[in-house]
Amino acid sequence: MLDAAVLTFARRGYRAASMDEIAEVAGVSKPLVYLYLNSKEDLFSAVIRRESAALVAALTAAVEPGAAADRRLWSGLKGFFSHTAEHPDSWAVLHQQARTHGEPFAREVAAMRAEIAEFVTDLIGAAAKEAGCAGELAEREVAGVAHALIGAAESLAEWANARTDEGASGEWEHSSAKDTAATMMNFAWAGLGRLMGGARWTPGGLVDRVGPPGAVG
Amino acid sequence: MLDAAVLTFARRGYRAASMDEIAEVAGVSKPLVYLYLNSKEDLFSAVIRRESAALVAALTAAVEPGAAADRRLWSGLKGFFSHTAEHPDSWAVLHQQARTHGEPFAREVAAMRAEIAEFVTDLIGAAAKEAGCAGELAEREVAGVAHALIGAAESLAEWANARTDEGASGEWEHSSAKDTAATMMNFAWAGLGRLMGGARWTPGGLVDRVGPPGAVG
Amino acid sequence: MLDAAVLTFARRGYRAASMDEIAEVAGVSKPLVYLYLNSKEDLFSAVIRRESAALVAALTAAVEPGAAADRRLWSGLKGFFSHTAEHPDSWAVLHQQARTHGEPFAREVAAMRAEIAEFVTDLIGAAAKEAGCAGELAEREVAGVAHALIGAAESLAEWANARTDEGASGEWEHSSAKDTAATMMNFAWAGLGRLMGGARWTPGGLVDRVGPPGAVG
Amino acid sequence: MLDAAVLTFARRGYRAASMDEIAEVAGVSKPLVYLYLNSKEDLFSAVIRRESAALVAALTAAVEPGAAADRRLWSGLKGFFSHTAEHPDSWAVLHQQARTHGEPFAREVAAMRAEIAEFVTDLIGAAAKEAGCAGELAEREVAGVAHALIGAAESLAEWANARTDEGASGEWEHSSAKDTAATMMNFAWAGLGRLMGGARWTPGGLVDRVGPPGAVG
DNA sequence: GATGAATGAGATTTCATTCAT
DNA sequence: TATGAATGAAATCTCATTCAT
Repeated sequence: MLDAAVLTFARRGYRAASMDEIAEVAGVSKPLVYLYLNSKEDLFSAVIRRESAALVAALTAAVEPGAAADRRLWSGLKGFFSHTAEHPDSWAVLHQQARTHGEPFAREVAAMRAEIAEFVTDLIGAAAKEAGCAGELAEREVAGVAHALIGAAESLAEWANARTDEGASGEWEHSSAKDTAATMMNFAWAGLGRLMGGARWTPGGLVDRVGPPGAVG
Repeated sequence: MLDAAVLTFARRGYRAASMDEIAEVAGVSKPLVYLYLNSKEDLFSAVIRRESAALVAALTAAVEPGAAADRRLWSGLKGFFSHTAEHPDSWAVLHQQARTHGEPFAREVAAMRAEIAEFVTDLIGAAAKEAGCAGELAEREVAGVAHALIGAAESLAEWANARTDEGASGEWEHSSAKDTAATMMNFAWAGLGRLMGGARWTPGGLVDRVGPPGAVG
Repeated sequence: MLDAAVLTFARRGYRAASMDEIAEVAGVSKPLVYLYLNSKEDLFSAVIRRESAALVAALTAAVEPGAAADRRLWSGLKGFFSHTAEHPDSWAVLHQQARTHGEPFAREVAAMRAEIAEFVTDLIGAAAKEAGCAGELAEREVAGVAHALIGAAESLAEWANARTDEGASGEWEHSSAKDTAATMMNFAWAGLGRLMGGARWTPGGLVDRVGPPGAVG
Repeated sequence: MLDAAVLTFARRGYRAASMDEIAEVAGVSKPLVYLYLNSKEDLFSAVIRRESAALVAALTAAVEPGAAADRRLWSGLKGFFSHTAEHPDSWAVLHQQARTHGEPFAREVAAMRAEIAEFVTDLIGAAAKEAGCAGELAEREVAGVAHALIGAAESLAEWANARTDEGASGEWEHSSAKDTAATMMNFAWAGLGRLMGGARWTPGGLVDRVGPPGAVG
């Protein structure tokens, strides 16, 4: 029943998806939907919660627990892109619908994002420690970078899905998730490394405010 | 009148925003809205086009023409974050509403995004030349990176706006735009430099001059 | 200005014809229409009155004053069919629109019909006298026959116009009006003659209740 | 529910009849009307079809199958006038509204009219054979006469209804239908007889066996 | 437990009509 | 005189939601 809701919300959007259609897609009668899930809002919330949890679970399950920070990020990204590629409707609901139809729903997605942000933040902290991190990273700066990273990943996920829609599906998806994750790593890891090394970009060029010398000009 | 529409669409969402409310906010009668803008769809399109153009104009105006690539990106980002911070409703409409309510609207935003993507792509090309770019960047890789960068910026803009809503406004905004742009530079510039230098991340660590791009194990 | 109204009412119908369109067709501004004719209802009334008068005038002008009754009917019918063929929009307004959009308008057409009915009634009276009419024709019977005759003519006019729309126009119209009038005469005149002769149809066959013998079996 | 629609369409006209009023008259809520009949157009179509069928059925049922042509016409007319007198709203919808509000509806009435016209045409053919018909009736002439006859009957039906509205109702209606049918027979039958006998009216008077029909001077 | 049948509230859109100039 | 600009009122249609069974 929630599956039907995910599908319909993704295809039609929150407002345009009618309870009639959801019930029909689910193969049950409308009053039954109201019996189990009290209202359209509740139904949408339930959908968001379930899909959020599934995405977070996929991400969490994908990371290799004891590995180095870069490998943990790499495997997490692979998990994320695989999941969004394999469940495009779910991703569409979370990424597009849930954030555009009122505060209550947006908050639920924000919570999911916060969870992922925490995962990324921890990762950065671990990486800093591994790197014998010289510079102390301001909490606000780390949060900003985490959000940037997440946003980049989301954007890439959407872009990859759009490309997949046009082309074939199936086996390709898997390799696509890997490629996308690689692009993310190439884009993000060097910047993270620099940051942890204490280097900062300024209008005058990259400078090393703290830590061992050796900054790139 | 378009201002009222921007405000209402941002606060309520496309579907939930009623023409009644828009007219009321605009301080005119509903038939007048229909006289000038033929339908709700047309009104939304007009809003999207105006706000898109404004955002692109702000970005374009902000970038320093003859400067080095990093400064160009830096100034462009400042322009972008300033505009999104000063016009949060406009940004909400473009980023959240316009992309989730039907192909026609999504296409208009996609066009704007493509324009920005081209700006970023050009920038990457220029930076590569400046850096005496060793590696040849595959077109698809550049496109991916551009999308990642844009997504990161969008995400940061949203994040910054959300923080601003809670805190004070005014002067802080300006510095906030600068801070956000700095975060973006720190996050993105080093990664771009690496990439242009031909370095690639692989599961085994960073390597220089690996084979054809996209062939990660 | 009334011409524009006739055209628009005929093409669109009373309700679907908007004052905007009428004003545009007339080549004047809407307030001007309201200045001369106070409201849509008044405008429609004015149209009906003018077209009614024109039709009655055409009919009246067509009859040969001193001729025998059958020639008077014949010439009147020719006038009627010519007018309706030459002014199809006018006829459409009178025959179709005016009778279907509320009592007030229907009354105006009823008045025109009454005028024509009187013309026919007089004619029947004259014919009766000419024929040395034996039977006294009940007033109600004459009225009924007059309405039947008018209805038949109206139906033929519509039918003829519909055929003309499909085929060519111009010269043909005139001969068509003659043909149609001839059909009417062939259909109606014999019946009228019988009636005036006092013959009546009964379930048992035609009987001569009054007057000279010689009824057709 | 269709009854309510018939009543309202007849009283107000197609455009002026609001779905609100129809629902109220039917004693149900508006959405229910839309549930059973999808739109105002569909509702009107359904009404036209039902009332058309009822009228044709009444006419068909009334005619005595094996009787002579004049009796068949007589009984058919009685059936027609009885039905229109007993269901004045139905008749108003068919005769006035359905023909003036757009092609789709007009076509449905035209189909009904065609059915009746065929009945009349057959009748004329039968009468011609019975009368040992001398003259060959041109197809176009027969069609014209059939339309004239139908128009006369329609006009009489309307006239009779208008008179009934003013006067009393009940028993009188029945005798009225008979009277009206008698008027029609008196008006039409003699003319038909003449026509079948080959007689034609010309501006010079009635002549027998003139040349090809339609060639009046 | 499950549903067919029904509705209140509200959406977009149109149009006859009027001022201020 | 003539009109550009504006609106009150009402139309069709949709949908989340609920009883009676």
